[in-house]
Amino acid sequence: MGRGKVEVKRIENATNRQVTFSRRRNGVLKKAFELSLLCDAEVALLLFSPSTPKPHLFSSHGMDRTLIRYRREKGFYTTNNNGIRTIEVWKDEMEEMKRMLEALETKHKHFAGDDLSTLGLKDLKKLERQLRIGVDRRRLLTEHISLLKRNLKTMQEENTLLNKKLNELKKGIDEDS
Amino acid sequence: MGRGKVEVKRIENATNRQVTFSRRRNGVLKKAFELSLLCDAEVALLLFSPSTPKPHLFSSHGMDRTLIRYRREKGFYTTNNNGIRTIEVWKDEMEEMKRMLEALETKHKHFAGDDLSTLGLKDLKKLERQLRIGVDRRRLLTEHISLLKRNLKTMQEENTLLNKKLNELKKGIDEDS
DNA sequence: AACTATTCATAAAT
DNA sequence: TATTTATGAATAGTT
Repeated sequence: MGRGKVEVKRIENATNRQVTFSRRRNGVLKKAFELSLLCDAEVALLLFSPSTPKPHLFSSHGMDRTLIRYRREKGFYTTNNNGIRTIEVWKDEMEEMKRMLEALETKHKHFAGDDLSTLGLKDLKKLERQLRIGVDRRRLLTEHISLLKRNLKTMQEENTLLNKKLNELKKGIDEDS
Repeated sequence: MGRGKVEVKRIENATNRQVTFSRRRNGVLKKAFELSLLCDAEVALLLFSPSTPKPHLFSSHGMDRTLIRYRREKGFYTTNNNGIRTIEVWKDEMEEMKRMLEALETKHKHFAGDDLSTLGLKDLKKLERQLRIGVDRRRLLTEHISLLKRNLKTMQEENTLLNKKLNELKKGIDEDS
């Protein structure tokens, strides 16, 4: 749309970025509204510009109502009783990834012009190496997160305990007076 | 867009409505994604089809994070009567993190189990894609770690505050007796 | 699920 | 910032 095809990546020029945000924001809000009306769907859309704190919103059935519904439904679809994600959630996530990939792939094609079938053994080995590095880095990050998670959990427990004590003490004081 | 102008009102035919929902849903999700990427915006989109309870979602910075930001901006800062964030909000954030972790762990397992030498071209293409996803994931994880660190700091401060209050109250009680 | 005629959204120009 | 216009995108109806 517009003069020439547009590459889907961050617009570096701040002015253009702001202008595009303003235009596309209206576009997405309109699309969200039309979808809700045409298809009788419950829709909530929240947009935060990077430059202003105030969000631009659309909601077909009331923002709070829809967010509450999300919270409620989420529990049923994200995890089963073992705390494991269901395929459905994966599918959604893959959809999102796919959109991201499409942007990446377009960029890649434009940039390199080659595809995997033209790659030789050397390239494949390089790819394999990158792959292993990727896996390795992820493992490190995962471990880091686990550590942080444990810390948070401990602190949460402590916090809960402190809150409890606080409330008991307050109660005691109220009863005294 | 399409054959003839379309009136923006509820589609009465249930089949058409479903088809249109499916098509436009993808359209809006894509637009939301592009806006977030092009303009560096924080975007959350929730779509409930009238026929299924499961929402279709897009979020650029994590759904819960954005919803929490929305609540904060809106002034419904989730606090208890001491002006301190409640455990509930923390739990939400933990939930999201947990899900991310599970995703990573599952993916990691898949990677580890595969043997590169037995893979064909298609598999390699798939791997290349996953590699790219991995790169993106790492960025998200890094951001998450920053968030977690901030969370930890906040919680430490809360803890200090709670301890202080607790001590003051205790002191008061001791002086009474 | 694919195709195609149209309308729509919008990037660049003004 | 608003308007115009050329062009790519989205999609309604069709197969």
